[in-house]
Amino acid sequence: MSTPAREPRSAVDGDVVVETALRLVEEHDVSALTMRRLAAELGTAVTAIYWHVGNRDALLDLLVERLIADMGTVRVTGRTPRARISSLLRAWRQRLLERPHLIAIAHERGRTAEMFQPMQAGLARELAAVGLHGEAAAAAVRVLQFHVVASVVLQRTAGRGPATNPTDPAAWPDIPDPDLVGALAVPVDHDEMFRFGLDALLDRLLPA
Amino acid sequence: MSTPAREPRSAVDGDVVVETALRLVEEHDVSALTMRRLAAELGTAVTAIYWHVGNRDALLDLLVERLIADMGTVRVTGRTPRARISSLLRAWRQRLLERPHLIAIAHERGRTAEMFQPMQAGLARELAAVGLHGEAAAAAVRVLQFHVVASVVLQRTAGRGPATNPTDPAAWPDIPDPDLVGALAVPVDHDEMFRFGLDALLDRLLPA
DNA sequence: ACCTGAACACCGTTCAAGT
DNA sequence: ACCTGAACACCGTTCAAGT
Repeated sequence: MSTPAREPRSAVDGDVVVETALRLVEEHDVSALTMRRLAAELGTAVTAIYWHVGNRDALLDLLVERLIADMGTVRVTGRTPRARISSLLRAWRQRLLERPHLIAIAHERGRTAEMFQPMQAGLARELAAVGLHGEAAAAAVRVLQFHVVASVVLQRTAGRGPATNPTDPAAWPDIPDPDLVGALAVPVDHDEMFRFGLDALLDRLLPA
Repeated sequence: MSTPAREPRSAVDGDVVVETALRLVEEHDVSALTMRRLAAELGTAVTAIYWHVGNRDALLDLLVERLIADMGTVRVTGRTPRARISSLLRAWRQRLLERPHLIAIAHERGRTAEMFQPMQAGLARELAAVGLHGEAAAAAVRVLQFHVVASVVLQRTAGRGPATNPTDPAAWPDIPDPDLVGALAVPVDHDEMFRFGLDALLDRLLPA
């Protein structure tokens, strides 16, 4: 005889709008999120969406909000501080790579900082363990976050387009080093590039 | 009595279409480049553009082509190889920052590699001077190019949006270091971040 | 060879009208 | 409080028709 705490009265509410929009974006692309397509997916008139979420712009903000809320902490492994920092950043990179379309939206709307708040907190803890505080720690957080974001953004956009177009070696009269030209023709290994840059940065940032 | 080599017979041709499109994109945004607006700017019917350049997608390709053709070499200063490499990369970063919208288009279309061909050539020359060849040189070229592109892409997208939203320090219970939180609240200095990362990478890449 | 206008299938958004 | 349909001002693109 107990009734559910809240009887839904309408067919759709703000939450299912956001969830459906999220699905459209993650499965396809931000361009797949049109008000008409969303309405079709929800089985309502287009204009019903406007009542719940305002407009498309506000809906994108809600998606970002949801993404930020989902960004919990991350498992860290390793015994030395350097290993732990490296593990932390690699895990974050991995997590971001799983939601490329959403993080692109967040990034375009200037919400990266918020999105990274948990990562910054974890990083701050590890940096404190090696004696970095205040401005020095902030600079380190920024440089490392830059590296993670850059890696993800570049890998994401490189995934689209005509296979990154590794330039025709024959059309390179300016570089008189055939081995170099040949090596540049093979596809980029983003994982390795990330690790290389990360190691270089940690060498600089962490006290010996 | 001499006639010009070629008498233009039509009001518009492919070149003025591309030039006008270029202007629209550089002055505003890629979203300002609509076929109808372009036609208005040219004083023709919308459909005339289709005769000259195909469609919007092909037009974007032509813009990228033009950008790539414009990417000549760059003045390099400094006496040590390291100083010269650093100068080269800073100059390229500067050049890219001057045309943010266009490089964004090129990047989204997977044409970054072509765009950077002259930079890669200059870089190869300098790397050869310090004894780097073949695969090692290619890896260095890639890592350094990654750093330049990343810096430009992030700075560009950070320029839009609500001032990058430096997170409210009061909402940071997770970081028990008020100086760090305060330091993270001031806006990012992209120039400094670029130089810091560049120095770290060069330390790793160049032989002592 | 070059350009036009009409038409089609899409967008986001507003608004008066319904329950 | 919640939803609808019609309407408006935009898109890119096609196509038959004009010169």
